[in-house]
Amino acid sequence: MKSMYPKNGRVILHVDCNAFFCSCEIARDPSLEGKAVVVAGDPKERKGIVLAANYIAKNDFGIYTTMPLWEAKKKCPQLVILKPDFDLYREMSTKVFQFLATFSPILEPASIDEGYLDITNCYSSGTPLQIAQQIQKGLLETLKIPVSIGIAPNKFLAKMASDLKKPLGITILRKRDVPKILWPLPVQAMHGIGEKTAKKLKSIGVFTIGELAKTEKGVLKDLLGITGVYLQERANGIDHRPVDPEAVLKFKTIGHSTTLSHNVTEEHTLIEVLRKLAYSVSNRMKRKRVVSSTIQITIRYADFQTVTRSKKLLNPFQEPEEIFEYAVKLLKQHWNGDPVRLLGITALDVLDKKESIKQLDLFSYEEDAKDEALLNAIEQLKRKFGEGIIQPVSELLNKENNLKEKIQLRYDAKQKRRGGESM
DNA sequence: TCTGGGGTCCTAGGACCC
DNA sequence: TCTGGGGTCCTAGGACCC
Repeated sequence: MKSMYPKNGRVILHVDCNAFFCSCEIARDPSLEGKAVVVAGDPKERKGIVLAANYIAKNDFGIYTTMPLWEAKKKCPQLVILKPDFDLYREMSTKVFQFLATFSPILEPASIDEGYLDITNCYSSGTPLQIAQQIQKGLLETLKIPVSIGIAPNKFLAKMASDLKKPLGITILRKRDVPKILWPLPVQAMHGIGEKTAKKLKSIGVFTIGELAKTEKGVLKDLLGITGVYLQERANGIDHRPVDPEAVLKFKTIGHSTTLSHNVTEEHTLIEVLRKLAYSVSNRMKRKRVVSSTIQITIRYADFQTVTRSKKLLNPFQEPEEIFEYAVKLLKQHWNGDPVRLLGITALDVLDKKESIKQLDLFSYEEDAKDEALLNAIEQLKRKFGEGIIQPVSELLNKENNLKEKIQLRYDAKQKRRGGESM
């Protein structure tokens, strides 16, 4: 095996789609090629910011993501402005990851437009550089999606590497290159360091990645908590996180939020917005076959002050009516009456529907339990754990394996009676 | 002419239990 | 008989990323 890395070292690729939303649009409509293109929200609905800009818009006109649209238009009057089409982007994203998966099964999507690929054991397909070239060429030719790729011994360095050359770059970043390549950069250039952290670091005289690398761990821990320790390790090129193909299955929240076209003070208007949001959240939960037991609402006031309020519920939910009901409850409890700019609903702690069976409450079974065995089992549990046994039964079931089976059967029967409307 | 919408991870205080 | 810590859950918020 010809590897440029030490024995037992890993080879990680970070594949980053360049100006992804715009690339998708241009792939669909090639007549846009060569023009300055942005994808942006509707200014009439107060969503007029640039979500993505292609490299012509970026390099020739100085347009960047989050720039207000009016400003982008001022910089480039002939700018092509497109409304976002998230279905298209999701579809293209799936195709990109399917293509990447043909190179290695150890693939971890990190967002809609980037992912990590562990190719340590893929030497039969060529050197890491050759594999990266095949990926870049393949995605450009088959999907018309340009990507930049970082090649490194870990995720952090691969991520930093893919950022160094855009668009259509391939960059190798060895650990020994870190002092020369990364250390001169300002700390904000590091993935994981934003404005606030940079300011804190500045306050102790740390301006560059190199200075961060040499700062004592204890000092960083006091300043930034455990995050400080990780950041210092990364500044030294150390990152032990595995590329985790399962991570994508472990998603934890599903939410929808919307900025209202004008600030709202009428409760009934807010409630109607919540209804729509509840249906969107429910739809996505059903599509992903998950339930959740914690609901959260987000209220952003006119002054941009944003509050979240959440409530953990006894039983997992998925239906729009349930989500709507609790969202309204939370709104009525916590809204202070001031004008509202944005509303959101998020399902926290989502879990696979199969898993959730364990957490149904016993009463729902008792109510329609026809067989004596189940009733007896429930009686036993009540004697053992107390009368008011309205609580998730997951722990109890671990102790009562025979009951688990009965409850499973009961649950299945119930699902059937409902006419299989569940997914 | 103000600042989208989707997420993840970490922190921290109080409740509650042992 | 005095004020104990450890562990976990719930809730809210902050920082960051694409």
